[in-house]
Amino acid sequence: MEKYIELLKSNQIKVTPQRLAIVSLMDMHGHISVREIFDKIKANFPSLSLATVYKNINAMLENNFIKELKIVGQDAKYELIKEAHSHMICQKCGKVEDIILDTQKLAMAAADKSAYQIEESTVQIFGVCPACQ
Amino acid sequence: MEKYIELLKSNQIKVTPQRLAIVSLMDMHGHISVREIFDKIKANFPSLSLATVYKNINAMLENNFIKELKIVGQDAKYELIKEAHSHMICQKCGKVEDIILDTQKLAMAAADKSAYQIEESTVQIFGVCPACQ
DNA sequence: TAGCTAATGGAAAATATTTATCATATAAAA
DNA sequence: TTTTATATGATAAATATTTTCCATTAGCTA
Repeated sequence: MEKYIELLKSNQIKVTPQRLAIVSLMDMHGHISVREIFDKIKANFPSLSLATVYKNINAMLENNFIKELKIVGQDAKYELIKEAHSHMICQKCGKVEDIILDTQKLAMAAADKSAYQIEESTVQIFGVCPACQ
Repeated sequence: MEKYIELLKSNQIKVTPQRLAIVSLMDMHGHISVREIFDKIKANFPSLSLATVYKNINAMLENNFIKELKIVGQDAKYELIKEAHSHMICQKCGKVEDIILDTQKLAMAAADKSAYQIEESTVQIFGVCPACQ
């Protein structure tokens, strides 16, 4: 829990139980939608308001320590910013998992072919997870 | 125009002026949102209804000849299904362009690391396009 | 711990998105 | 052509999403 307190403090945003709940849920769960955040936290914390979730998600996006993740067929999800990684998505159960892949060569190839000034890349791999096979 | 007629016919969906407009716009424009489709076509075709656009987008998704594309910070977009490709997205002007990249190695690496049965992958490269630099 | 500032909750309102309804029009097969 | 099944348009309605308001509560600094 201490690390979540530090995370909030280092971003100059007040430490509240609601924010700790959101941040720790994101860290545990990995990728989670506004609706899921609200429902899961509300179970243990009935006074939580959806407005609070939205306000905090927005604040965290602005402070740049979470990022939005869009996946075809799913609601927008949010995750803590951490080491660069790609996502594996199960087409059966919808699960999203992190995977570290080397995307350097891909980015270089894109730079060569395109004349874009490359900033970052997003890789999503769709398939069927071991549990669903 | 003939090729769009063929595309619709080969998918057992009736050829209507509205559908031809949608399909040809998608082909020209590459990636386009429901709202953009509606606004652009409506300019030359004032009787077009938004409901018609939705119904057709849904029918085309079901018939599997268009696909949805989600990009952080943008509305959902749709494109005709064609040769596998990745997307370059300009962070300044929002433009989306196709680019052919070799994603084979990445998919293989993902398969090795994950035990997923890989079906497909989505690669989005974000950067600044030549015109915006 | 007192005081200031910001966060929260609860509700409503504002937006946005998507679907349903149904009378009319039209594509395509006979 | 005529017929039939389907698509369209216009609107309303249903959903979904996000923001606003403001009184109350609670972090946090001094």
